[in-house]
Amino acid sequence: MGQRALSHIIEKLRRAGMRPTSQRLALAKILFDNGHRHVTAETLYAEARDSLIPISLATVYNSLNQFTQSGLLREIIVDPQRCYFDTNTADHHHFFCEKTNTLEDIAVDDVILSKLPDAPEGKSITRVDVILRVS
Amino acid sequence: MGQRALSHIIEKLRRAGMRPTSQRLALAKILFDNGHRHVTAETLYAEARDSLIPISLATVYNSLNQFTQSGLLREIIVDPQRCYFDTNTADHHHFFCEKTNTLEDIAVDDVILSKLPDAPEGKSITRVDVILRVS
DNA sequence: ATTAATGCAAAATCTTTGCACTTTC
DNA sequence: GAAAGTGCAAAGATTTTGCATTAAT
Repeated sequence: MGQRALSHIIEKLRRAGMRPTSQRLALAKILFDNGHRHVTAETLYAEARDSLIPISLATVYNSLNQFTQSGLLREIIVDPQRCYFDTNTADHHHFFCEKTNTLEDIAVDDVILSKLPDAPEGKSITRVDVILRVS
Repeated sequence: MGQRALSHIIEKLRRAGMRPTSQRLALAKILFDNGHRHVTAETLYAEARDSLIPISLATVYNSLNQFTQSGLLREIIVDPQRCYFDTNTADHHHFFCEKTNTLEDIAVDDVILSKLPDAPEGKSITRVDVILRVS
């Protein structure tokens, strides 16, 4: 964790087909340089502004969508009010606290789905989400 | 299924602490009188208007929220774009097709969760959602 | 030089709210 | 006639888009 070489992040963006602009670098540093994170557009925007990074909310949205499209982030749908993004793109599940609007990862091994139905005729399962709502 | 006595629906609303107004009656008839349904505010509004029921979108939203609060409906969060409501309030799970934006119920017995983590300290699990995304 | 990215403001969605009017009890 | 519900339009919130400017290759 912590201060990795900037070149690492630049490579990560390049591999994903994105130019390493200063805004994207700054967001990537916040997102990927300190362990796994759950963010919304607004929390990431606030965090960037707090770090005196000059960026617009539109660019935060654009970047979150681009990161998600290229597999660097995963969108978590738990709240009808806003989108959450998870830097942990491996297969895993979530607690969602409805009081604090907070996500918490659940390791894939901590949930065993010993029976699942077949996908409807002609379709296939693209993702299995287990959400444990807590309060 | 089918044409139940109107008094049945009136009773249902009264038990839930709602006055049986003509708009609520009409929505309740659409929702509860023909087997289980998945609706959004817009689909329910369109269906009501198609049946020549005079109603506003605001009242559809109000009614969906009231029905949900009193346990007649269950909110399903699978799509960041809109809220879905399920007339099946029993414990069960869902397929969600990302192509057609369609929900399909999964009987509770068709999913076996043989291991679940404990809720975080001081919290308790209020609901377990399993969503199988398909396409 | 080309091409892509940024930022702003405006627009698009979905949902809620304020308030006058109407209906239910 | 009190209390609750309705409808409309306006407001909120989140997210996307159009377009001129700026930065990256």
